[in-house]
Amino acid sequence: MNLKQLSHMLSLSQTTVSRALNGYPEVNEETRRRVMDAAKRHGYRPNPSARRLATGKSGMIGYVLPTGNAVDIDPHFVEFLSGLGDYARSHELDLVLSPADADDQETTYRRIVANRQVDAVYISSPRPADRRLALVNTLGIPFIVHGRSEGFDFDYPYLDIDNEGAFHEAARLLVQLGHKRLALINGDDRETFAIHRERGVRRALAASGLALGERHICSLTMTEENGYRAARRLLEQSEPPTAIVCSSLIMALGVVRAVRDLGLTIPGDLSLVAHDDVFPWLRPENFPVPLSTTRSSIRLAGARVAERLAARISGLEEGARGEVWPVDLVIRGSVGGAPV
Amino acid sequence: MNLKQLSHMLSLSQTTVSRALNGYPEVNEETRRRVMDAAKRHGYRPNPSARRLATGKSGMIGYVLPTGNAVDIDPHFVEFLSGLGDYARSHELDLVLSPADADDQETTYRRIVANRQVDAVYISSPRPADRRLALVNTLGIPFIVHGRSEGFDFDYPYLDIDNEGAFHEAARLLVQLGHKRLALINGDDRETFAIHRERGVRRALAASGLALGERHICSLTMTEENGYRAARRLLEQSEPPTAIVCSSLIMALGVVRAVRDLGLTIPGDLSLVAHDDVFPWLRPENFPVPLSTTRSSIRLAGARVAERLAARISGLEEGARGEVWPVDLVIRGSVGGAPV
DNA sequence: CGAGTCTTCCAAAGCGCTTTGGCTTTTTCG
DNA sequence: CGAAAAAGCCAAAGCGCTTTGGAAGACTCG
Repeated sequence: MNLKQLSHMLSLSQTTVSRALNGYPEVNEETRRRVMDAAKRHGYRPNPSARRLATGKSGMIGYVLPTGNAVDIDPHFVEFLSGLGDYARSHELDLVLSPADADDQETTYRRIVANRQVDAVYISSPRPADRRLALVNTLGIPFIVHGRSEGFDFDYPYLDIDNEGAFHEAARLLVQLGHKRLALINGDDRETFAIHRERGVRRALAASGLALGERHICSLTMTEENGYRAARRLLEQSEPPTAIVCSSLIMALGVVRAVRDLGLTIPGDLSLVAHDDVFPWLRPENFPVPLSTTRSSIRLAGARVAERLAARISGLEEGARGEVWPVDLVIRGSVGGAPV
Repeated sequence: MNLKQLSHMLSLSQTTVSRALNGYPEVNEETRRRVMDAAKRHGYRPNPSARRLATGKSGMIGYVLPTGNAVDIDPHFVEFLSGLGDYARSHELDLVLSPADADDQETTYRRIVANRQVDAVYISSPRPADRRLALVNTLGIPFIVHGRSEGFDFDYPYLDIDNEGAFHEAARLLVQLGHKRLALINGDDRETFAIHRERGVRRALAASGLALGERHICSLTMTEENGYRAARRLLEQSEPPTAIVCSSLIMALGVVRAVRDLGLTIPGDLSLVAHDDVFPWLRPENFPVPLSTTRSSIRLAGARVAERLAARISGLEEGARGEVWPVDLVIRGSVGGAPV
């Protein structure tokens, strides 16, 4: 059933039927109803390929997926996707993942924009002065950044959580509990979120005249193994930290293992706070000692990004509005006073 | 730069240029070279929307993503995606994720097929007599199942690992080590993989005159928490198992925690084997006691599925060939003789 | 050498939608 | 009441590609 047939059986022109269906004003309400009715009754659905060719709109949002042999997709991606999908579903938006060589994403961005494959894109895990931002900004496709970049002379729309604030709060709590030697096990510090987190910790320490020593900061991709290694390195120093702030629950698993291996206890010898993106399959309250966390649902972020993307596509949202979500600090058993 | 312009500057018809570019035989090699050259020089790329409207081919593969408030996307998905993307990238294939109400995926399948949005789809986590299979089979779109279903009177193309064989081997090993009371912590037993795994364990036990008691089998979604709960339930019985085979590394985390909480040791009191899909961020050799596993890279499976999907699209692969990958049994410290 | 066969190319007809420009009718209002 | 404005509809021109049905010219071969 295509437009031609439908308009034929209604004895109307394709123009009118098309307009009726798409809510244009220059059609009699009575007629519109008739059209709508017939369309529904016959299960007419406009062919997206045709519509797309005619309008240039695809009804899809895009994501350039960095791939490569040594490239791992962040496990957070799944949760973000859950949220995104949740919203997208209710709006019949599809998501196009365009795999790209991690070292040359530009080609892919250019391709999907030139081909008008998607109406908007989102960018995740941005770095300072991230080239992808500059690129999509000049390419002129609607986009939203999940996270933030830095060092641009233009504004851009983003959704981020208050990483600095969260880690500031976490560190401040620990300082208040008497900890003098704090350490930070961070994610890849080429990414902005990690920079912000470090900044938060430093600021909290500075407020009490403390500092984050060079030896008290690690920045690694977020695996259990790296959490373990970092913790070992930190805790086997001559002046080990008495508290650690950690960028991910997965790394925290490794930290806990290291603490055990060294015969230490939490929170007796070490206080631990980690950031929790809220995975359904790994919950901080189920750690051997319930883990204090800075918590922010990455899933909700996904839904919100989808929502804003849709708004930008339809022109409801304009400009470069940045949105920063506060982060909860959830205190559980893994923090305590500094050992004497 | 479109076909019209290109053919104009070459003083050729659109027909000829199109044919030259698409490798049709009825064009002079000399001409073809000229065309190819000009196309490359001017960076001509056929507009996919137009091509799509004309041919009905989209150059994309599809996946219907079950979503919903209470629906979690399997964390394995990311790794599978890595592999899929890896292959897809080198072939300029994009992946379309169509979010669907988890309880009504049929509508979405029908939509993407009717709209010819994708050239092929893959289906994951199939159940016995999975309706999605019957559906795509009748809809006539090329597809591949990652995993297997059961109970159909038609064959279908799939890629699966030898779950039964893997768990058979694991259980057999434990039996050989003298274990009489085995337990299985399985994934959702509505899915075929879980059924196969259970079958494997039962077969190994039966071979030695043993059985898998009703009380020695749990089947739950694969979270750390569920692993913990299952392990507690199993180990606090009057006749607790001396060995556990577990369907996922994430659940195994919970098992290990439960064992600790109960003051037991691995492998002294309990031997443990888990299935490892090979996550970069959680490795069995890094468990407190290195974990024995049945191992199969889900990432490689993703790449292979993409490869076969591409082959089916281009007509290189036909028929309903099933492909079953063997699974490695990797023995590490977490297994030992049965306690006396 | 002329009929038949290849080779090589082309004009034009789709694919199914949106949108422009215009043409009737009807309504409005001084 | 008549001119101007508004409402409602339509034919046809795209969007940019593929593909059908020829046609012209070059080759083959009895």
